[in-house]
Amino acid sequence: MLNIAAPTIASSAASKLDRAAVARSKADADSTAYNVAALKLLNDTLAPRRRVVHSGDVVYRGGDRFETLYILNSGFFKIVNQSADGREQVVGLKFRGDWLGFDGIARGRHSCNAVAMDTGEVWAIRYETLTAACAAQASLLTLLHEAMSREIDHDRASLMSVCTLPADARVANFLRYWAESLAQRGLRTDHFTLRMSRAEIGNYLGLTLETVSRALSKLARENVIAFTEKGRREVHIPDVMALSGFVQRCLAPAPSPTLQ
Amino acid sequence: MLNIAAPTIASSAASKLDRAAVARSKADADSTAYNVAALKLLNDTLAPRRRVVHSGDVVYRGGDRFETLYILNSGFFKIVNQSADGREQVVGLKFRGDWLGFDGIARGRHSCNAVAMDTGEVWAIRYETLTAACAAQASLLTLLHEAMSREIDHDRASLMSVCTLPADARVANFLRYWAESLAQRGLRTDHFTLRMSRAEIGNYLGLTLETVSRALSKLARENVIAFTEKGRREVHIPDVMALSGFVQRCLAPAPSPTLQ
DNA sequence: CCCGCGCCTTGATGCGCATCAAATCGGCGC
DNA sequence: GCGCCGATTTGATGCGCATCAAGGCGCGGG
Repeated sequence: MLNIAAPTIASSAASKLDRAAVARSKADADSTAYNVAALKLLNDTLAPRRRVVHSGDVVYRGGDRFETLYILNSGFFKIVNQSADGREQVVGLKFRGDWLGFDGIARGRHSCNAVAMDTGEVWAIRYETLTAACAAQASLLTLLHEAMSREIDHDRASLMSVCTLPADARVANFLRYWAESLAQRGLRTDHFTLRMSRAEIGNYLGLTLETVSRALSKLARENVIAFTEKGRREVHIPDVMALSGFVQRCLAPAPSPTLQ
Repeated sequence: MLNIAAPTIASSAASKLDRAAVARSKADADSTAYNVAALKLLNDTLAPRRRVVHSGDVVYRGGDRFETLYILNSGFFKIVNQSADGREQVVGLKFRGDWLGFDGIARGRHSCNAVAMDTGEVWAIRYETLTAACAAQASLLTLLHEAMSREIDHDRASLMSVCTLPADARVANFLRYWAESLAQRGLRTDHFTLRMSRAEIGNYLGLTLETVSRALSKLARENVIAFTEKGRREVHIPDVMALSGFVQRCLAPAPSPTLQ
């Protein structure tokens, strides 16, 4: 179902078109912040090896020896966990400025696949190099730890969402998370394109694609979101707060019609 | 439902009984390994402040300012997330040698509660002190990163369990995880006591207490586990592998009676 | 010893979401 | 433009687990 396309481990021949795409998405976000400062610092102090990726490329996969961490400079990734018995699940999404590969540190091997969902650029930093640099430069260490901590925080939030929210609310919360991620990177949140199929979203949220589709339809019916004429992956979100409101409404089934 | 008891932030007057309990659980595990070496290293290099805790004590809670990390030298903790709208969930369990508090690094505030489930001892290490020490001693840095990485790994595994396993399998998998955690610390896994109520287990697994109870009954009926005469929290597990087998059976509903 | 009170078990019922099944839409190659 | 194909939507049905309800068990206090 989730297509883990064959990787192009050899650095892809970056075409002019690639470079244009990469440059464009960089320009989009450079103005505002989030962890752009972090990117600059890493770029300046470590001179990471750059690699252009395309949708479907796998930067690392479960079982691979862990040697390097990656920072996503542009594009969009999904992190996919595979169990021995064949179950597989999207356990994380990565946007610009996010790190990839923390899962490998503990066991010396990666425990999941990092799959590009779009053209983009990752910076590779050897873990050894990084730790050596951290000893000399405390700001690097802070950067790294904050990123790992954020990941732990978010993973727990995901778990909580899956365990405590009904299907509709999970989808709404997912859109809120996506919009928030864009906002933190200085991108517009009122109109964006989902880069995942209904099946992938459902997999990430522990739902089936049909349920995701129904939830999106419901959100559109209640005017919390709208689909543009361009396609069903183009989402218009007039008010991000309305998504939170929708989640709350899902949790309080009886709005107590007593007066008011 | 989950009782977040009032904390005793002031260091509790450690009674003789406390000390005995702490010493006992230490002795249990010192022989074999897992991260006992880590504990020793931390103890030697950082001289952490020790604190005895009792069941119900809260070492930190969501919203508290983050300043120190903790290492669990003995006892057992649950990590509880609370959302603004009142939902709350157990998002992690901590055993001897585990760290507590990584969630706070990113935002400078903790995002969940760390609640003791048993008498034990935590070692407090100021984050500043730790990072300073890491600059000088690479082995400390490795220790820290491996612990964070392990946490990320495990959080993702939890998410996957909740999203892809039916109720019975989730409970079996939970027991397997618990037994594995004990094994890694050199404790016996064939017979142990669950330190959580059915409600807490259910909360952690995204199930109700009734469903957990039914799942445990089923496991006992199929002789994968057994309850001792001492109470329904005392579990006997003749064969840990059988738990994995049970999980597999839940996933393959049709054992294909075609021959053999 | 008995009572009250958590905690747990077990049964009955209902609902939310998975599953199964079409039908429509949109994109792409010819 | 036409036809194929994957993605999406929408409807019908069934199952798994939540919910509701009723004891049973163990334990501490009077």
